[in-house]
Amino acid sequence: MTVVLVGATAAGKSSLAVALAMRYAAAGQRSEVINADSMLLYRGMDIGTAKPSLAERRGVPHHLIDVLDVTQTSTVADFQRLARNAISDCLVRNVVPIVVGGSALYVRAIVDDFEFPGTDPALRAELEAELERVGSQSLHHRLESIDPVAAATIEPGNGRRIVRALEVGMLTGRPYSATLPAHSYRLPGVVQIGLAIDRAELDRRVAARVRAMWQAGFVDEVRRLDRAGLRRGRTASRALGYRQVLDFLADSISEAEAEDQTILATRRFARRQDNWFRKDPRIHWLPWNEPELVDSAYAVAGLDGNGAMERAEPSQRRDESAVED
RNA sequence: AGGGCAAUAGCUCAACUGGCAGAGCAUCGGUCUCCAAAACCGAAGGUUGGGGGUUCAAGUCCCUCUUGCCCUG
Repeated sequence: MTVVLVGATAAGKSSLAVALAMRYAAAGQRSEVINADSMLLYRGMDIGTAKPSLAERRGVPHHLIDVLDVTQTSTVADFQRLARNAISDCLVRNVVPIVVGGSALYVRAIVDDFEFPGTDPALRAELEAELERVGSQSLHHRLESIDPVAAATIEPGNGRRIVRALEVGMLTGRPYSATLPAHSYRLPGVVQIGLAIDRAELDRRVAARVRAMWQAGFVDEVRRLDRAGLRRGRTASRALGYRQVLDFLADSISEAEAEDQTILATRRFARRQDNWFRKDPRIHWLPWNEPELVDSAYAVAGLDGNGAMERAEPSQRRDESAVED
């Protein structure tokens, strides 16, 4: 049995995960949390990522948090390996893994049949330099001649994906498959639970959260990380809020602008997450503010008091749960 | 009170001497197999502050009112 908690940022996944783990504990079943959130991997990125504190974790072991330095580049493939190992490790110890994530690609990379073709840093660097030099249109033409199928699905403006497609083609000699795999679990007993939250409420929560981050000393945190090389970090420097505060520290925008832009960027991100999760028909949606949320999640997760599998309740239609409030 | 300047999309602003009202951001929708809190694509959005006038034609010129800013008292 593997439980996966998904949903937009600020919907309350982290606290539900801990509450669910406590609920398992009360039933005599051990469980541990596995992070599937790209930015929680980084040490020192605490306030801006709303990383659950040790107190908030309430003794429940959390995996894949604070495993990277901000200067290190995180990739889905690396994460996939780490996360799958962590899950197998839990299962071997008879511990229920509770995967909690807002990075949809990361979640799918661990629960579905994803195989990432390899990468070659030198080749990648070369292609990126070329992208810089000749532009994405020109690289896209090249992709058309090598791999017309991939070129047809990747837009000419998306330099990043074009570079990757060329890299895979040159490295493996095989066409780059630019389509996502089917929605089918590679492990038995996976249950995905989504926290449904309507946009108006989500927007309010995002704004409140960002303001609270500023109150909590977020700018100082970024200043500290800047000295530790955050600006050089390929992945970490792009994180919501961190990027904006780095701009402020470089004097290109004001602090107030950094705060406002962080709120806006987080909203847009939440919508993209929504978009991505909504398409996965396997997710059982629960309203974020349901009074007995933990019990519902526990029931959906399918483990009753005797440790027997229960049939999960039919997922609520998203729109229905969204209009409540 | 007098003089000057401004008013155009939700916001910030474009539109050469009168000639089809546009862009960035926000909003909405979409794409996604190694940077994914990334990268990218599309759509909608307007009685140009109100009213009148000149003109084949007015965001643009004239009159007037309203609102805001600046200067002088």
